[in-house]
Amino acid sequence: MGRRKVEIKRIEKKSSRQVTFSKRRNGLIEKARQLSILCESSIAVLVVSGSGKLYNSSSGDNMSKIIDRYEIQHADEQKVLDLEEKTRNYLPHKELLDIVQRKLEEPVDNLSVDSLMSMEEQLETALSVTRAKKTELMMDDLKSLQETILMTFMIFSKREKLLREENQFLASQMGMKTILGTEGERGMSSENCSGNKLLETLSLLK
Amino acid sequence: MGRRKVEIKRIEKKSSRQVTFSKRRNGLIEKARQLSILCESSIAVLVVSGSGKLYNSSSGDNMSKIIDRYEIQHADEQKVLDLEEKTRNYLPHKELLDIVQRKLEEPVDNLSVDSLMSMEEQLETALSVTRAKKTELMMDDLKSLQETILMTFMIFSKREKLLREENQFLASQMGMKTILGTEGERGMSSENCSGNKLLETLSLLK
DNA sequence: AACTATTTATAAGA
DNA sequence: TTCTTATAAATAGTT
Repeated sequence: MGRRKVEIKRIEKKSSRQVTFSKRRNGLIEKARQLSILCESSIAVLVVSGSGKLYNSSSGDNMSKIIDRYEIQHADEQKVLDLEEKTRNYLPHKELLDIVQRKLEEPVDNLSVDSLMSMEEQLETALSVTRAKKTELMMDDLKSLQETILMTFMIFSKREKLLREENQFLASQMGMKTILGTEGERGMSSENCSGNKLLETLSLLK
Repeated sequence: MGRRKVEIKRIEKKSSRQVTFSKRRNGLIEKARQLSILCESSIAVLVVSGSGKLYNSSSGDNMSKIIDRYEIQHADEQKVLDLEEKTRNYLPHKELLDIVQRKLEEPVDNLSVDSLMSMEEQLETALSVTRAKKTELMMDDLKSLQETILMTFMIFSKREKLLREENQFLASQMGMKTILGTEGERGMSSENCSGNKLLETLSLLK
């Protein structure tokens, strides 16, 4: 319905595509409005442009109500349809867990303090990158992260146990007590614990 | 676009309304499809008839993804609406951070393997509680978790360093090499430096 | 469900 | 971007 017939396929020229997008998007939303009124129905239209911008309209009921209606209807179905996406989301975290697992299986002397420090540094970088971003994350990400925390605790506690055991062994060979072992008096005072300041800073940021 | 112009107002005659609903609904969905293809965009159309029947179509991405996109955009509005639930979700993570903080301030010899195990157990419980929930979580929660990971690494690496130092000290006193010490030739080569991958993964988390 | 007279949407041009 | 207008497309009323 224009000067000439157009084939329904991607418009290559960006400017034309943009103009058409704007015109047809308005047309679509107007059609939705009309249908809603003419036939007493509720209609939601969600349009995500190629560049990711979202346009939406709802008529009849409000958007949330219409979406709720959809989600109720598709509660089960959705699980199946989203499977692919879920898998896609899961992979990076699975990778993370794999890495952690590999670490766990590595001989303990492969993990030097230096490499831990470097890892720490990298995590700090990752954290600041993360902070800068404003995107939100879904529940699956959360789950994976919690798993990561758990794994981290497990790895470290396992490695720490080995170190403590070696300490105890060495100490017993020398007939002395361990300094930092389970018996020691000299704990980490809060003042020489430089991590504290960072921790405070980190919690304040939240 | 028919035999005569129609006013946009509820069609009183039920049979006509039903016919129009069907025709225009199809038209609307076809328009959505075309727009999606012509302009490389993702479009969701949800139609709830007067009698409550649901019709929907999505083009480009699948319905869930488009709805997710909407819900992310409207997270702020939703935050206000869901405040109560959000608070409920947030608390456990704050608690987790608090535990970590308290641990850090503890003298190091108070941190036995047993207490780590118990912490692990607690984390497992927290994880299963979280799994049971189907709600989604926002960025703030993610940040807290990432901070928790970072903090965990820091705490452990610091404590590990102390243990290694003691090991070295003990070993040197005995004129022997450490078993698990830092001297190993098998340091973290760039190929087995999984920290890098970890970093990549974390940045991917956005 | 088809048909078609008409209205409406919109592609291309200004 | 906005307006104009020729033409394609949608659809109201009819069969």
